[in-house]
Amino acid sequence: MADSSKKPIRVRLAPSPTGPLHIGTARTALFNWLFAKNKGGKFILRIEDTDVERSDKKFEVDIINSLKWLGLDWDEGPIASSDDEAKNQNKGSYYIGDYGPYRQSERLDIYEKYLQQLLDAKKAYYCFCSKEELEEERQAKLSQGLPPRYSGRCRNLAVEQIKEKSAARPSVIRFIMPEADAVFKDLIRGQVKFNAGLFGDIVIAKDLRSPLYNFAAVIDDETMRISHVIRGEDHLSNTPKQILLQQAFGFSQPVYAHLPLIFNLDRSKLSKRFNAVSVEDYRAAGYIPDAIINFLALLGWHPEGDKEFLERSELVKLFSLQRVQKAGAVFNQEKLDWLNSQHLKNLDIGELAERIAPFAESVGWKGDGDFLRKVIKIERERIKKLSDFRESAGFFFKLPDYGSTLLLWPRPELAEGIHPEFAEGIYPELAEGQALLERQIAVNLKILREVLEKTPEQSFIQADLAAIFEPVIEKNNKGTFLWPLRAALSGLSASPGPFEILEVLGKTESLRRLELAIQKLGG
RNA sequence: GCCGUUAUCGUCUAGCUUGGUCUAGGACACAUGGUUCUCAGCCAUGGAACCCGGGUUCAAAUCCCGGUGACGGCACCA
Repeated sequence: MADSSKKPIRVRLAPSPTGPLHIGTARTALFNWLFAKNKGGKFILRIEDTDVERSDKKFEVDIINSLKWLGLDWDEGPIASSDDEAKNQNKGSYYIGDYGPYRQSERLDIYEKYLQQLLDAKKAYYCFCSKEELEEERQAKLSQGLPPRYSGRCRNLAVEQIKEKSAARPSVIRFIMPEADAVFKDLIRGQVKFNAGLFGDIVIAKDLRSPLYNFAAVIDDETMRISHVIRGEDHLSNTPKQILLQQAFGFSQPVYAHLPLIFNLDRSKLSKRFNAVSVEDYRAAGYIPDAIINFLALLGWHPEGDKEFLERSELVKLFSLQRVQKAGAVFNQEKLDWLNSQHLKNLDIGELAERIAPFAESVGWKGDGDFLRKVIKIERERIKKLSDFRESAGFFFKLPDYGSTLLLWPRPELAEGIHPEFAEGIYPELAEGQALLERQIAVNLKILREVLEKTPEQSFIQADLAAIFEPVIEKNNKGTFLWPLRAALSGLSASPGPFEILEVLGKTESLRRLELAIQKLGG
């Protein structure tokens, strides 16, 4: 076993483009990326598209875009991770890095060479068993309580038999699995040992130009000089197969680190049933990259100390595989929400505005960046996700329809425990009380309107406004002024404070909304 | 079924290597109170866990043995 500790650090993410970038794959990407950045190594993106049936270019595009969006940039890969890098791309080479190509579908010549080598060395052979035969054998083994492995029946076919059979039906290539223990050191789990005899002769390729996962991964990790294989725990039992393959070629062994898996609330494998699973879904739901990165890092890893709100640079500095947890982790969306709200507060207003713009457009905002920034300044404290902006800040762009009872304080339904709409018919005296209240509130709103009319536009600043209104607002009855004012301005029962809204809306729009409220109360 | 991994508050986790400093710490969520016209935020306070059974030891979340549960793999997917 070669000492891989002295090799330059090179890690890889090897997604297969059979779906959009999964949040679990993003977590694996992050841990590889953090490890590389922390150690000054290289992070490589390799597209594992050997399964032509299931692979689709559009998923490769989605994976690449999602990784870019998360800011997990790679040093080598099928295309550059940033425009800057793209400029440095060597002429004549369509990929970035010295060990390409980085799509398995473009490396078929390489696999063929190694496959032939294995065949020539009699370490692999053609197998002609049909799927039906294999399935039958599998079931038989299973019912006897034996591991469902292949019998090795085609292992010793003579050359003539091979020729005869290959004319008749399709074949696959199997690797002769040595009856040996495969032992490896896992950085997270310590020493792990498997008895490879239990696996049987695995299929490593459908034919010379159709390699399968375990084979292609071994060839690529070697030829791309991968020093550390950091991947999900679901690959733990693939590792011995890959190690035995490496040994058959005389390759050196990379260092392994198998990450704990991510689960749903019921501890089943993370699925769409309970959570959004693609990074794109989280982007659309209004999460920002820094929050997702922070959250994912904490899923299975923890720094020394109690600090959990961590920026990217801190993560890079603090990260170590030694502190990765062994057990699987449940995906806790509430914590993600909290971290997202924290990172939202941390963003500078310009970047926040850029990110919120698409969400604001859907509720009627158009074009005016100054106005959007003002709205964001007072809304950023109260939103957890960018998408929350639609609900909580929509009223700035378009006043919602509301009934006149919204303007009343004390709140009728709170005071009597009865919804005002019911009160009218059932309890006439309550309805009478409410009419009285409406008149009072209308008077208060008119007083406020008067003050507002006299206030110059340039005094529409939160602190000034509070001072301007102070004399007219009854000390012991603030609610009968502030609630109707705020409700009139927002059309909502819950919103930021009235002075904050006044500042953003400005004189003209504020007066318009106040006027409307007074009308609603019959004034 | 077989092989492997794993087990601390509801959830994410610290502590376990080198037993005592752990009446088990932090965070999210939850509850209560404060700030307040409302909501959010912020602040304070609170409830809440060492999978089970043995053993070693003066002393075990930490070491040993045996169970059990959960998860992953056992593809001509990756």
